[in-house]
Amino acid sequence: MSAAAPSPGPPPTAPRGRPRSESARRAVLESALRLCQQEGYQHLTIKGIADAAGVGRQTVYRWWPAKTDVLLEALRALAEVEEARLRPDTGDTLTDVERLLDATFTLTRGTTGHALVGLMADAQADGELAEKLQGTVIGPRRDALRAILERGVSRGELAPRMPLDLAVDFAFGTMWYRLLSRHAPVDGALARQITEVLRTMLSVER
Amino acid sequence: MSAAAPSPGPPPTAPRGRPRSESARRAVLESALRLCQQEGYQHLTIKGIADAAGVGRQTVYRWWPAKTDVLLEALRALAEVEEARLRPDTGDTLTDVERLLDATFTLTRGTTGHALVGLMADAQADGELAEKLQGTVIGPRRDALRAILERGVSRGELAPRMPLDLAVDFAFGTMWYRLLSRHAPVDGALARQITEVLRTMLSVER
Amino acid sequence: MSAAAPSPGPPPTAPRGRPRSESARRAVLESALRLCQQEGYQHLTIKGIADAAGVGRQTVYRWWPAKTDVLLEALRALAEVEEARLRPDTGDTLTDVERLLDATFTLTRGTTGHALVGLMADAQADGELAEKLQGTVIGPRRDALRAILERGVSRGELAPRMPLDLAVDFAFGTMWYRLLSRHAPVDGALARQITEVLRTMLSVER
Amino acid sequence: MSAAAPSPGPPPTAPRGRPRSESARRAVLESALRLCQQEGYQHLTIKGIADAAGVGRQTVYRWWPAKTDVLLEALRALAEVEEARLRPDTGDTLTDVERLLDATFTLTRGTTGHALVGLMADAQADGELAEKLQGTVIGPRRDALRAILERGVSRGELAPRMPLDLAVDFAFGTMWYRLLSRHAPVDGALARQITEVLRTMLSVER
DNA sequence: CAATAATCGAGACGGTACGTCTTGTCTTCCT
DNA sequence: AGGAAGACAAGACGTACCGTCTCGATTATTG
Repeated sequence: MSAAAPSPGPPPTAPRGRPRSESARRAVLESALRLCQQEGYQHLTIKGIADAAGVGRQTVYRWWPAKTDVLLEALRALAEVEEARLRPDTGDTLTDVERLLDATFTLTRGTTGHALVGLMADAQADGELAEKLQGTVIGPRRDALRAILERGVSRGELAPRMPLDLAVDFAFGTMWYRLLSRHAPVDGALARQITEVLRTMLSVER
Repeated sequence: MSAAAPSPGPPPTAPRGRPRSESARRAVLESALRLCQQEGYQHLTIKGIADAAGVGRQTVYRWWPAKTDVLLEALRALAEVEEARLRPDTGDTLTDVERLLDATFTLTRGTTGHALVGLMADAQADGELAEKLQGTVIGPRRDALRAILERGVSRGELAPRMPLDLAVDFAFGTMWYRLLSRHAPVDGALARQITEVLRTMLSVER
Repeated sequence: MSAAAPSPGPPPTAPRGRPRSESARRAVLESALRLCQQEGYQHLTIKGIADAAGVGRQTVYRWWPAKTDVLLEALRALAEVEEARLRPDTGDTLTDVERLLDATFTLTRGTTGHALVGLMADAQADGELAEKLQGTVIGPRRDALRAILERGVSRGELAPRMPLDLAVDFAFGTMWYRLLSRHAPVDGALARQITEVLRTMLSVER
Repeated sequence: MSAAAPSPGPPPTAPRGRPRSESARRAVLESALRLCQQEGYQHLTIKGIADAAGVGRQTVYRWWPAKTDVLLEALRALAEVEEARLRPDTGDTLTDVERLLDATFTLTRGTTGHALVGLMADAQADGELAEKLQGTVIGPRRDALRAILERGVSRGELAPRMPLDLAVDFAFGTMWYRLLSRHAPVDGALARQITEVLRTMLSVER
């Protein structure tokens, strides 16, 4: 590449008028996530978000079509921070697996649990939302785990003695099942246990 | 007194007033489940249920405190019908496992998918609802699968080479994950695949 | 008259089944009047009457088409008691006038004020009710006062120096105006004052 | 600063947010009065008013606590228009009386009859409403008539041969009585008749 | 430095579901 | 057959939130 890309796409179109308030944007995202975790997804309300953020209601509607989009952006912002953890590579495949699971579990235990579950529920009857969720939150993590396992197989560390897709389903499925049903915690111990079972199932020695 | 029925159970407490309309009850339950599956849990409305059932709104409120209770009773009613399938006993443990999973998967594919997911989402911020869900829909199936596996162990058909609870989590977790994310179907093939993996994991021969 | 009239009209048609409960009837009428005066006509409710009377709601509907009819019958029952006072004849016309007014004022001050006003208000948009009210409560008193005045004229005690109808309107109009507006009491003093003015207006000497 | 308006009255308190819709306000008041006269006070409903005015139900509740307040404001608005007629001064006292009565009678014959009667009935069991009615609709007219009569006395045109309060009661009482009972019209003829009687009663010559 | 223009907080707008209440009818058992 | 109880369909109540709109005030760029 020779020099600073000649700016492909439309000319910058100098923005006129008052610029968007970054502080309002942040306040909305934070209030949304906090209220969702505190009061529950069902009781999350645009009015509530706006009031908690000290922002006019129209300011929310101006930038996000619906409350689902507010939450999605909030989740995406959180996920960006840990983009790195999505692609661990310690050299040992199963250690990578455990790291990914542990990072994911930690996130859902924290500020995003109710939001994730609520969004998933809404997505049942809203294909567009379903796609957005897959594209930003669910799919990437699923792909990341699958990639780690495939790399393990290609490295000869793992033997594909069961469909890798099913192995991924087992791992994240257990997480979701426990998130929903809460019959057992979603913590580091679970990450270790799942990793152990995968070691047994997929070990090359027999 | 010679005969005069020894009156087992509670005193008859003669019911006064017009008896509850069984047809209204059924119409409400059926309309609720149907609307939930058609329009989505979020768009399910007491007014909508009542109108669809050709019933006054008060008749719904008289018998169910909230729309969650309507759905719960509808699910319970469906589940009762298949009570038998919860306790399969073909002699072969893994066949029993597959049967239970298949029956469960069929139910969720049909009329109960959206309802289950929506209820689960609401239960995140409603402990009482969470308990009811566990007691009537989630818990019993979980216990049933665990009981089958334990029986297999005690019969010597299975070796507990992994925590049985985790095996149960794998099976139902995968179901929930796919119900939510819909990256793959929840069908008989899945039941077979899961059973196969469990056979490998828990087989006595090594 | 020879003997007991041979009973013209339909044969007595021996009433079959349980006879109407007189106690229930009385309880309904009394509760209606009491509740109306206590809580106000607007808050009077069929359910409230039935509950206060310890009576089923249907028992009210069986015998009275609407709450207005309950009140009308209650008023009629009260009025019957003082039927006599409607036709005073002391020999002195203006004394008769004062007696009639005083008796009427006493009644409205007591248990019937709210009921009368409420019924009148309802009758504005209900011609049938208006007729019933005229026939049973309003009209007879109006006619009675007019008859007394006419008798006074025919006896030569009064000179019809103003339309007698207007004199009647003055007397009862003042009562209604004060009942509604309550800017002054509707009592014996008022009866006396009105009578005095009529004496001045209609006296024969000049 | 030389002038800078000494800011009389309260500080301007800059109104924030979208200003109240004057057209909605008018539509509500007009619909309320029209429906009340058409369907009757008892059948007047907030929902009905809102629908007829093409207005959201909340818009009614936002500005008026109850349907009585809607009607009161409607009556006040009508009365304001004829504020002038409350204080006629033709030089001849009894002409003034007739003018005031005629103006008042005309108003009640038109759009306000049912509303006035219904409000009066409700006011029987609602002291607050009673005060409002007195303050805005009933009292001022009463005071106006009394003032005219007193002026006549002080001018020597009338002799107070009966309590002036009672004269006022006769005039407006007759109006109310006929409004309620409808045994005779409330029209210009009545105004004339009443004025004639007052002339006889209160004339200075004897 | 004024004009232009988009955003901001605020809050009213027409709608609609909420959960409660009363209406008038009905359906049961009991007297 | 009447009465007490109470469920039924209907529909108004007053509240909350929806998504849209219209204010005055603020904060940028542009001429």
